[in-house]
Amino acid sequence: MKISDSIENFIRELLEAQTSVELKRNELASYFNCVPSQINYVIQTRFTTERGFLVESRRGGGGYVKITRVELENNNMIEHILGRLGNSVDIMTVEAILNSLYVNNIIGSAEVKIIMTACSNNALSAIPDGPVKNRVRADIFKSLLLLFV
Amino acid sequence: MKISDSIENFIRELLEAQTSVELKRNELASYFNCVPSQINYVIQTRFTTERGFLVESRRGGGGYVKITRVELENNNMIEHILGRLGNSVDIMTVEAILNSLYVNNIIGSAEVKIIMTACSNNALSAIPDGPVKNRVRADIFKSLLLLFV
DNA sequence: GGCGTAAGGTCAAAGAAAGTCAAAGTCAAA
DNA sequence: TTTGACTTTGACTTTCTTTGACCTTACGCC
Repeated sequence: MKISDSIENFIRELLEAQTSVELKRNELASYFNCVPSQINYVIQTRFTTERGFLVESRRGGGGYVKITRVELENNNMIEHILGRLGNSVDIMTVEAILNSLYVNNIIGSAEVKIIMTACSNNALSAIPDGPVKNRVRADIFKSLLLLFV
Repeated sequence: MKISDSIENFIRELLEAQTSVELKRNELASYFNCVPSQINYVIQTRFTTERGFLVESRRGGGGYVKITRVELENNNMIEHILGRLGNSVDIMTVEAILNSLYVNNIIGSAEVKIIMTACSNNALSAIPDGPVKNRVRADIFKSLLLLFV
């Protein structure tokens, strides 16, 4: 019921061992019993620049999809993230970014929790559905990240 | 007994064993033979931050509603504040409350800074002036205070 | 070069869940 | 008997996922 999440995890695990992976879109799709375009969906929603990934690909015979985890020097990792962030962000992206800050020991679990909470849909529930919500989320997120630079 | 009360009890019982539960809104609704939105009603009226609960959810395929319980200890100053706070608060009140929590050694200066930042007019500048801004501020403030109980 | 085939890419529709809002119902207290 | 707080309901909305038809690009061979 959440194939996309499984695919995401699968790729993330591959990326733990190496800094970049080369995938065959069709093979991966048939491994997960889904249509190939679902792989694109996962890549577009989960392996974005904002979250610190770089994607390259090639069509035709011998084609591939290559996903690279962008390595940053720890010192200005937050600055890099702030630079990549647009003025709108969804909660899943916030979560993914916080997770990567956490595994890199840039911020602790208490801080992750605080920032997640401040950015959560629940905390922002009084804002009517629409683009404003993700703008406010981005503002809060960026303001808080700035405290950790 | 009212259906809403039964649903509340059901969830409370689940939360006795664990500190958080993940529900399927539609499943729960059909289990109680009610419309799905009644689940929202129960959550909005019974599992509030004032009462020590945090709620997260996700829509779409594989969606869920997750409720987390925070232990409220009696005589806790934060609990008292949560009980007093309305659903709207201005930044000066936030500041005053944080100050009194700080001088009473309930939270540290780093936390004060984080909470102030998350509640600041700057972080909320995308919300047009009006009642919504102070409601959002209150929601964020209460959610964050809950983390320090 | 032109063609066949083997990739991957795009986009929009359909499906799956949860959220919102306001009308209608209940019921006790004034 | 009216009022008002609380509850129930359901039509409509928003968000996220899955699927499939069609498009583009790259090889390799003739």
